[in-house]
Amino acid sequence: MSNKQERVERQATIIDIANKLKKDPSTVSRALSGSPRISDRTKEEVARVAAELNYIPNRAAARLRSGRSKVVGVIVPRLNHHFFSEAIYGMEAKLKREGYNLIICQSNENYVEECDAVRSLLSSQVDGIIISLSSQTKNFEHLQYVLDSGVPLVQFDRVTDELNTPRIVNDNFEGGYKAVNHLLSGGYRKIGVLHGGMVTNVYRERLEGVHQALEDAGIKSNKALELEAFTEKDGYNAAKKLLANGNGPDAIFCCSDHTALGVLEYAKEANISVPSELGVLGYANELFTRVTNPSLSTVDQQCDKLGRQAASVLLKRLTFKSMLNVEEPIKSSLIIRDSSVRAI
Amino acid sequence: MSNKQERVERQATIIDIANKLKKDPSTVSRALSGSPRISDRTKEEVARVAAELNYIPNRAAARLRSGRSKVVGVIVPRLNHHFFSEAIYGMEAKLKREGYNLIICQSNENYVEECDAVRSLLSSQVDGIIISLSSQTKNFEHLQYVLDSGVPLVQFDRVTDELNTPRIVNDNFEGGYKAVNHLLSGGYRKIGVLHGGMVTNVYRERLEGVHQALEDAGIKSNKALELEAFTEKDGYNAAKKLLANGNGPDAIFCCSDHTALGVLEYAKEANISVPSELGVLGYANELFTRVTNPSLSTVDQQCDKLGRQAASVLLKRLTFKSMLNVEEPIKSSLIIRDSSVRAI
DNA sequence: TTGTATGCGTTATCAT
DNA sequence: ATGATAACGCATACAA
Repeated sequence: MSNKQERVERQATIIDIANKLKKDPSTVSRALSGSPRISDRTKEEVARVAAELNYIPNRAAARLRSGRSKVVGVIVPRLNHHFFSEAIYGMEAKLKREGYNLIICQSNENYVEECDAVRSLLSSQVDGIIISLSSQTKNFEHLQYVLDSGVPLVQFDRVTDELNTPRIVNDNFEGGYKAVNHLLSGGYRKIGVLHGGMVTNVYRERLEGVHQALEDAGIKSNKALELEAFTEKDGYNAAKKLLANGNGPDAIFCCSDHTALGVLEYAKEANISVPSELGVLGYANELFTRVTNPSLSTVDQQCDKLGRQAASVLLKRLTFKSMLNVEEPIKSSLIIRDSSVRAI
Repeated sequence: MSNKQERVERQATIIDIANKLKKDPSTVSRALSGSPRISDRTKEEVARVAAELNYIPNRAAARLRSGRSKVVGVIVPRLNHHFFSEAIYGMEAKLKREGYNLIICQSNENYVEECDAVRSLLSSQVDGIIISLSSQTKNFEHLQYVLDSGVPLVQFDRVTDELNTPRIVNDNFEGGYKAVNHLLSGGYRKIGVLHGGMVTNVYRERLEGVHQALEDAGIKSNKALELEAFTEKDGYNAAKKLLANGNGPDAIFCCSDHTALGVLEYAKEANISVPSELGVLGYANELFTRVTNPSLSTVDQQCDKLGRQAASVLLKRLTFKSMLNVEEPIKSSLIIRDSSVRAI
């Protein structure tokens, strides 16, 4: 237990450095920012004294004067979802190298909290904002306001095209397409779909991919086999509904791994053997999919790459004022495990 | 695609509000902060105009003047670990209600990056810092410096007692104790231990709990049954080493769920039946533990509660300057699933 | 109850 | 190549 006297020392400022060197604060400021108008000798001296005094620049002051804070705000629906924490991981890695910090907020899938987060980030004087929309968000004034204020905004994953911003997204259509295509080529014919509704872009696009895959295979999509299901419990119930009468699908594609988990649970309970009687496919490559029994085939979204790319696009805006909005969707890859491959 | 003209409007300031009301900015400032010296009428007017102008306070300016930024910094080893993202979830929930934002940094289990993060947070003028130490951190000057600068610091989970700060931790000793005790009372006798070394407090304490449980049961702990293993791969290899000669333990307690996963994998491969031939116990209640085959018994750490409590203690320091350092460890609870319970 | 004056630490614009 | 000065937006000590 340290009983060291807690001398609360004031943080050193450029003025302290200037006094010590008998120079002007503005000279020190220029030296620290590497201005070409300062002699190398002075720069070295300033650097030396700065290190001596353990000088740490005051970003609040810099922001106030220059308008740049070197802080980026991030808003996600939930922090404790693998997808988002991994995406943020990617962003942080990318932004840190450029000297930026991240302020992270969660909307809890709630429109009002999302608005609060926006205000809060603007209040903190962030240089830019990266957002993935809450599932409740249908009005975008709060985000248009961000743009109107001149703060660069980048959307990722859950996005709207009602805002003129870059959008970093997965190729969800392709993901849905490839998934169902895989089931079909494995001999499954009657494909059930547990989808996430038509509101959120990612779910809508996956479903469209599913339909396209069916169409391309000459199979008419059957609304009776499509149910909305988000959670594990939803998945369980939906599977029950689809499979209970003995005339159900021979495979189920789920728009989330959690839903797929519910399907696996019901199948086990109902003694429906996976994959021989029922193929199951999830979405997102959650950590647990590798260890379910049977292991769950799923679609990997490269979430950290998504995060890196979102950060990268924002950085371009911050440094070059680039206004390019065109970003290729990030490819998803099918991960084939046991739940979707029948023994031959 | 919105083609709306992007008029970049300056953010409204208290001066704008003051001008509109023909009052002084200081009056507006006081009204907004609810000073008792301002009439209710003025407060209402100010609030109305502030809303009209969509006034958002400038925290950079407030910080510069008052020393308070309403931003808290958090440093964790890795963001994409269930334990930490869940803990941060708890912190954010708690701090948001008091008007605080979170700046989140990761040290990547690296001492130098941890030092960088500290500097970066101080540079961002955070009001306080919550940290969980990187596994490489053995020197604490960077954190002592935080304290010396008068910035409140709270440690959680991975902590050192060389710093005079509050420490919010799990009762890891109890966790290890209860886990092994459970194995013993289930009839397992020869307990293998895959631990995390003696450096990090959490692993050391779990191991101490293990030893105490063995001692209380009159069993002499056997160093030959104790190996260090962090990752899934480590777990696999360690299990192989312990079990290959046929004279291994009849149960293995792992200091992490990932390690336990490796053990399960090896057992399956070696046709060792879990739990009948080998009991397995993990630690942390990772999401996947529920769905392994067999499902994995583990120790739940209430990570979000840990996060809330860390935030709560920091808040006390920030608002009341409270210096109480005494916090009860948070109890862990054993979650008994299939991997540690023999059929009767 | 409200107004006036000042300064937080930095940087941009002058000037020298 | 460097110095002097002002200003960013806000909060506070002091006046009135």
